[in-house]
Amino acid sequence: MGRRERKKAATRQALADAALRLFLDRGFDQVSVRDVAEAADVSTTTVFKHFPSKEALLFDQDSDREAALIAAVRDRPEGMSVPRALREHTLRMHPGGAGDPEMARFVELTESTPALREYGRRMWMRHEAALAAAIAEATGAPEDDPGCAALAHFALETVSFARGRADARQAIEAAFALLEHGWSAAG
Amino acid sequence: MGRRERKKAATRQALADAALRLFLDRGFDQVSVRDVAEAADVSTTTVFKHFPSKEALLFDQDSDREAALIAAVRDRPEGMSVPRALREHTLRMHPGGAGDPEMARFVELTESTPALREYGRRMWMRHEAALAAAIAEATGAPEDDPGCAALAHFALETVSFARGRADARQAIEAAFALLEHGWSAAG
DNA sequence: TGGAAAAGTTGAGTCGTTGCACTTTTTTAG
DNA sequence: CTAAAAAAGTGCAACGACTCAACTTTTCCA
Repeated sequence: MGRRERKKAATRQALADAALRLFLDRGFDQVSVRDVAEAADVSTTTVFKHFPSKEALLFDQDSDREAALIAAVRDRPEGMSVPRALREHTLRMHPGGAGDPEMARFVELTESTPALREYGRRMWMRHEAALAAAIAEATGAPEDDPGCAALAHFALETVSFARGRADARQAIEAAFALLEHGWSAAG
Repeated sequence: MGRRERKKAATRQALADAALRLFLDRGFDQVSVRDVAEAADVSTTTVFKHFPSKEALLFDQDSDREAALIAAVRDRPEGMSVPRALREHTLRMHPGGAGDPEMARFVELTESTPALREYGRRMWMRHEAALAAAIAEATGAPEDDPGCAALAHFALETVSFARGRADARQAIEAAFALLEHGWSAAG
């Protein structure tokens, strides 16, 4: 890796670090892109050469989440249904009081700021196509089967549904119960 | 209603009309709020006294859609399940080639502009709580039943799911089949 | 008729974001 | 090895959405 790419990665990291620190400190809306740029000692234009938007400064590493999602479907235990595997994965990912306090503050920040909620949801829903393909592969359905796509969409949407609800765990379980057995079985 | 409120409503209507005309003409991003204000012969700040954002200029009448949604659940034919009633309503609302050409152009505009897609979805999902309450009432469940809320969320989300898909009708039907009978029955 | 309150205007300003121009680095050609 | 061209990084100025504070006009009502 040449010196150029090393420097580029360094400023990118400096921007992401400064942004995270400032956002956690003062709140997303109370920090301007100019503030982040000054904290990293670059101009505001440079920020947008590295990140497509202000929100993107926070959501920098997103590739491993998709891999874990696909793996939850593909490597599920013998005999476990796809919706159940997705339910387990969703509950496992959910910050049920565990995890380091830094991560807890991050989650609290993203959930309390509308712009970040929206952006985070859009990033998350981008995995719909990949998840649908994984489900289709796991069940032998055609690759563009609408039923698999629907399950993928709703399974991902579950975290948005649970957000802001009093009992998030209960909401997730109710949503996946609906997806697994249908309304006619429960209602 | 006094002259004061009448005038207020008049300028509001003039703004919405001018905005619709200009947006359909040139496209959302090619029209500035200033343009809309000048077309309605007011200042730009006055626009934001009437509408909270540029996008809101397009989505002005939204109360009857919620009423129709609730009615579709409450007044469904004897013996028809709630998910099926919602499916019928969704298909009925969908612009499957019918409808006046003005409405078709409106839909085409909102679906081709990212900012409008997002805004429209948020407006639509605001009806979740009301729909969940209607479902709970129709089935005798407790008012804050998570299962009813999940069905409401997913039923509303169906239009976002179908958007951008090759066969929207097929997507809607697959989604509601999943909600009605569950994955275990179909997959 | 005399104001209190609301609507509208104005102008300056903030913030996210983007062209355009400039500098620096890397690559390529002679 | 060096000069020039291609590429990448950087910054200034600007645009558009949106806000705030002060002020003028209009409408309401006592």
